[in-house]
Amino acid sequence: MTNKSTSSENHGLKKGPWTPEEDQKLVDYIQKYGYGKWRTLPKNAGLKRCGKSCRLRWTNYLRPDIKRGRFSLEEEEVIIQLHSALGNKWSTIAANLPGRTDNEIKNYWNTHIKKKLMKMGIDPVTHTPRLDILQLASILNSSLHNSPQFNNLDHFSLGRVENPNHLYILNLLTTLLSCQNKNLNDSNYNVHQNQSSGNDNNYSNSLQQLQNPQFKITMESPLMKTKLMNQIAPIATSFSNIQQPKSSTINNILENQILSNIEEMPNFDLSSLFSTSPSPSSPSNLKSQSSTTFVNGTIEGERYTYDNNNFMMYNISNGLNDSELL
DNA sequence: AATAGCTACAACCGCATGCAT
DNA sequence: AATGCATGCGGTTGTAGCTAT
Repeated sequence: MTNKSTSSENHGLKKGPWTPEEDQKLVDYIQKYGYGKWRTLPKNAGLKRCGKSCRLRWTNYLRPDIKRGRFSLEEEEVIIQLHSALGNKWSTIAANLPGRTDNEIKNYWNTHIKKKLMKMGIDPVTHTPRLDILQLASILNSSLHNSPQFNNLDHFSLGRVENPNHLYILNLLTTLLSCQNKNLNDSNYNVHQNQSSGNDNNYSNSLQQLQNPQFKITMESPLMKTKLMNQIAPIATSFSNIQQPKSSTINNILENQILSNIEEMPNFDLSSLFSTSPSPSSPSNLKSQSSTTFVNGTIEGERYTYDNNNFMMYNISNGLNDSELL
């Protein structure tokens, strides 16, 4: 093709997986003469490989100090933290993980961590909450706000949602809603609990906050939390329970409102919601918010993670799996 | 049991960088 | 300064093995 030197170099040279015999030749040679001078090494070692292939095989696989086996949780956390600060600087990240190669870390990032972060609602590029989910939050907020059923929280419930795409949206949004309802850590939670003087006032205050377009909800009391969560839980359940008798009127209203809200949003690409590909890179000012510290724990049996800004991010499960992210 | 689809990861490719001449 | 070589880096691809149907 365009690289003439490469094509002539590769003439008669083997490509593809290494055989145990080739590995042995390479190891024997390096143990005897050391590594380096990769261009001449394969010829001297009796290998029909290019130098590049030999170097890669040695550094990524045959090197004696390579660490084998699955990545530990600690290693995973180091990778996430370093990636949030460094980006795709795999070799620099690898330098902080003894025995792990840049290639291995890169593969692990692409096959495991990236998906994990996506499911947690974190943009794996910027390490900030996914923009598409934040947009969805405002859609749900607007939809709920315009729903007559929402005016009476005690009787607010949904039946079956027919459209799988809408189901996915609603599922995401419900999770986010519950996430936002719990966006407090334990210490703040206790402070608020002690300071609260009247639950009913807090209840109405929180309802107002629930309806505000910024979608910022702070829970002031355990009672308030319980009340609201009791309303949200059946919604989540109804989304994943296809046997539940449908309440088409309510669903149609809500689905139509969601769709019309989506259509009114400028520059909103609905298709991006049904893909597992990363959301578009956010502006560089978001990238400057580096060094995320993750703290893991459990609330009500759910695994959670929150960063050093106390933004709590729930694992988006609710029966969702990748195949539903069409 | 067959096979289609998916996942994980080794290996490759092209480009960038650093250094010697 | 220009050139060529050696090596490093990050994105991408190919495929073995696993899982679901």
